[in-house]
Amino acid sequence: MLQVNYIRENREKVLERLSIRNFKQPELVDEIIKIDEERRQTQTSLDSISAEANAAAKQIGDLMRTGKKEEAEAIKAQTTSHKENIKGLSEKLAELETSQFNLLVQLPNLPGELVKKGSTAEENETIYTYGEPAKLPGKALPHWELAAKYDIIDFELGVKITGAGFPVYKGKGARLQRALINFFLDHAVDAGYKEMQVPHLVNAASGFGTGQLPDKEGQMYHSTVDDLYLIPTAEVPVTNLYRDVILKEEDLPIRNTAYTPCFRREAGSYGAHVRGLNRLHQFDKVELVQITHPDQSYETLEQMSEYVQSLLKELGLHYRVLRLCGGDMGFTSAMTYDMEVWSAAQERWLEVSSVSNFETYQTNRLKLRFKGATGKTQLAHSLNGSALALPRIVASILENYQTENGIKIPEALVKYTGFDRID
RNA sequence: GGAAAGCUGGCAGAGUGGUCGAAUGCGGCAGUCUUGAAAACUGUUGACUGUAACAGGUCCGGGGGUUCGAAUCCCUCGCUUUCCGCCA
Repeated sequence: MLQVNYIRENREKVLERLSIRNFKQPELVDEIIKIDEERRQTQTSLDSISAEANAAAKQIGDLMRTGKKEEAEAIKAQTTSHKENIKGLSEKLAELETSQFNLLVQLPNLPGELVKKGSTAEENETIYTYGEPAKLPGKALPHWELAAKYDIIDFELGVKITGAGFPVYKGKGARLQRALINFFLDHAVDAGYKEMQVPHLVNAASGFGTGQLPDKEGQMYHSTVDDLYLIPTAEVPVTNLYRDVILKEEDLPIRNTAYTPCFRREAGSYGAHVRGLNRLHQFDKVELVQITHPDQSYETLEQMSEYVQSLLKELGLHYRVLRLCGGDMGFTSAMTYDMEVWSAAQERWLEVSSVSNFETYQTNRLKLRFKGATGKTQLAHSLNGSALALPRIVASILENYQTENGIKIPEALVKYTGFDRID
């Protein structure tokens, strides 16, 4: 959520930045400023009447204590109008605050300086490409056929016990999952992240803190009996660890990592691009979350991007890095890098990681602040990235490492899987 | 699932209608002392809003009510803890 004061004092800049995203409702900005004007006037009136009422109440108290009952009663008679005024103004203020809030949550984050204007994925900038497409045998298979051939991932069985998008991993397939999780966690810890294990269900306040609520309510599974949401990513619980927290400046940066399953309803998805492991309702992911000083966040974003790339290199995958254009970025992000791995068998790029700087968009909602040397509290910056999401990495490994006689396991993974070939 | 107690500042904890944004202790910060540290002592130390700066306003789990006045009384919701039951 953007800060009202910032919007009020930087109207032109806000509009200019929103246009980078091709944001469709720039008029919201002026509506917010207008309501804010009225809100502040109402607040001022309410404050001064409250001050009068407080003074009168105090006076009555003093008079009562000194036994001057008649005088107290006289003042009491005069103060009845305060009550109504205060009630009226409070209600008006509450209404204004609600409407302002409802408008504010509709504004996405402002893109950072490096972000290019654009509206679709085609306008993303490819800023780096690594490796070469894998050379595959003549009849290369997509991963869903490989999964069936070697009986390592069973989509039908998942349909039987739950539904589409909930695969069952079997034998070496299951072992590969576990190996990847350990591989990713070990590397994250080696890179200085602290491993956390967090709840997989969160309350509404947490959903709001990281921006899933109210915008993406329909994307989360919701246990209505208990009013808890299944996490769509570890970002939600891990970032919310710091909700309503004022850190010390020397505590920054905070670098956490967590493995969790992720649950996404993916309402409205369909077609060839969601086949097999490409899009699931439940999948595993190791996530990185950092809380940094505002001066450090873009440098940190680069470091996180480098780190994710180091994993892909170690797995020997041909990938590219995109800097998303304004229109393709997530609602809450100020700048995002996507890492995509080339799938030779599907002949398309698969997004395997997304690393974003949210600047103060999340921390403003979370009230995640730090106290600097000056003693002044200010909002920290939050960042996160997948390192990595399993399904498409599994798909990439299966497809790009397939041979005539089985699937080769990337060298770096063998000590985790305990086998070097799936056949 | 049943019963009870509780929710106050970074933490512990006092406070049952006005002098309470809130005692006291711990912690934090600054200083005195010390070669340095510890101890001791002194001072200081909540957040939000607002102002050029003062002032002012709001916040004692959330919401509502009673009252001139609510941390304190009433209603309601939420949460936590303890005991019993069940159970990995």
